[in-house]
Amino acid sequence: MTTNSGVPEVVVDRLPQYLRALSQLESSGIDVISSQQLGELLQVTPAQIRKDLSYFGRFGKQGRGYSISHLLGRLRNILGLDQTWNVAVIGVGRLGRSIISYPGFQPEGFRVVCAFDSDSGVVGQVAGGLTVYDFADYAEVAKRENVQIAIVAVPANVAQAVIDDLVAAGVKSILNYAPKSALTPADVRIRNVDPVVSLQSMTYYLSAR
Amino acid sequence: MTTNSGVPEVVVDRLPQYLRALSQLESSGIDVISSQQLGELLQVTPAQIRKDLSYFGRFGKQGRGYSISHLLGRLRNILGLDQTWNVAVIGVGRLGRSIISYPGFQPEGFRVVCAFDSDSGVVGQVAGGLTVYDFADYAEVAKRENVQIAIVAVPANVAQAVIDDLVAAGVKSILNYAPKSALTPADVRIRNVDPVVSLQSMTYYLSAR
DNA sequence: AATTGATTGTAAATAGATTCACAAACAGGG
DNA sequence: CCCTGTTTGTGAATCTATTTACAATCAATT
Ligand SMILES: NC(=O)c1ccc[n+]([C@@H]2O[C@H](COP(=O)([O-])OP(=O)(O)OC[C@H]3O[C@@H](n4cnc5c(N)ncnc54)[C@H](O)[C@@H]3O)[C@@H](O)[C@H]2O)c1
Ligand SMILES: NC(=O)c1ccc[n+]([C@@H]2O[C@H](COP(=O)([O-])OP(=O)(O)OC[C@H]3O[C@@H](n4cnc5c(N)ncnc54)[C@H](O)[C@@H]3O)[C@@H](O)[C@H]2O)c1
Repeated sequence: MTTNSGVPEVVVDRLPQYLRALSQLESSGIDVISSQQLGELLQVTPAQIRKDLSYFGRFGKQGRGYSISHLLGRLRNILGLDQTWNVAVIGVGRLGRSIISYPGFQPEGFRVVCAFDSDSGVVGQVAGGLTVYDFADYAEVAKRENVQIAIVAVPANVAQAVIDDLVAAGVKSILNYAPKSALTPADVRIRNVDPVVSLQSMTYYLSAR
Repeated sequence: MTTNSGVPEVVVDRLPQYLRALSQLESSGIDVISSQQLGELLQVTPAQIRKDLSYFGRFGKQGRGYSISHLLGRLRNILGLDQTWNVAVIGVGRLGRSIISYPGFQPEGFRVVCAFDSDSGVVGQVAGGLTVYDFADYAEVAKRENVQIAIVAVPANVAQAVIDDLVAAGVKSILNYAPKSALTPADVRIRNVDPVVSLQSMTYYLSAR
């Protein structure tokens, strides 16, 4: 699947891995790395790293390798991470609250700017410093707050309906925590975070066969 | 990558999706489905579903489709989900606690049977009904409790060390929540749950290009 | 300034995954 | 009991991804 321009989706999905490894290398003081070394670190062949990067340009130097800070900058730019992204959380229950106060998003440029629920007992409350809006007002609030990404943390049985509403409101990227694989139009990107699915594929290999 | 027997890893990774969709169909009272219909529901081609299933046997009937309850049984068996799996959680901080009390594991046959931390302020506490053990005693306790799967919820900077210890103790399946891609031997399966990585690949498509 | 050793970027080859396409099988009429 | 309309299971074809292999390039050294 290339889906968009000429870059295969698998390649785009590997870039954040490279980014993370390079970040760590940078903060440990190293400033040049070869595809060989990076590959060892990530369990990926050096050729794959070079080929992946070659979709976007020529970032290395023959005989030396890649300047980590330079490559980091380029990867951030390619992935659109040289800007801040505004995120909305839908569903302010146990999970929604922990997402709102998860400190891992902010440093990576993702800012939770508003939260929504449909329960009148929750709407109007303050959670993690954010006032909870009525999900019925999503389109209006999201526009005002300039939201580009929605995180869905509602019960599975309403997930599809919520996602339909989000799509109708123009959202193009959704991170879905509900254990439900939801349907979206081809131009809307959805990623599922589901630990049970991950466990279920590992047990295949654990089972005697 | 086939990694083990003749079944490609991508195929195994799709089975839990099929399982989940079929479960929902079953509870909504339907009892037969064609690859065509299931494919529409999951945004997958019917041929792919049929080919995936054909790695494991012949579960359908020409002219009719698949008996949902029968196929569910077969998929559960193939994935090793007709047994209960004992899980250990490593790192009893904010995340570790929510994992321990997450109600989504139990119904799918994953039981969190013990929890570990290295902080003496946490060891001995009770969290979600479980006494927290010292991670130094992992091998012993895990053996006694018959643990087959470990969930890692420790800070990124200690994740590799913790995972090395788990591997040394004989763990073959790890679900890692730390934002760190860790190295493991080829016979140890690791899956990462990382919402930031998912977001970072979506922003690629959001960015003007 | 030539030589060495390392490493990139990529074209071509290989391997792997998906889709096509159709014979075989089955249920439900008539 | 024989059509008719479906839908499976799967070999072959196609498409996609990965790996190989090497010329081009660069820094360091003599
Ligand atoms: N993927 C994961 O790691 C993970 C972890 C925990 C929970 N979950 C899932 O996340 C979801 C939420 O879990 P939770 O424990 O927070 O549940 P919860 O019941 O505590 O919270 C759900 C919230 O969604 C709200 N809600 C319901 N319908 C809504 C609608 N139509 N619009 C807006 N808000 C609505 C409810 O009012 C409630 O506040 C569940 O689907 C659960 O299975 C996933
Ligand atoms: N993937 C996700 O969705 C997600 C969400 C939240 C947090 N996280 C990550 O999960 C990890 C934990 O987050 P948290 O908020 O619970 O942090 P936390 O600080 O609250 O908890 C971490 C716990 O790990 C324990 N620990 C430290 N070193 C240990 C060791 N060597 N052995 C055993 N236990 C040890 C600490 O004592 C602490 O109790 C972090 O890496 C965080 O980035 C991931």
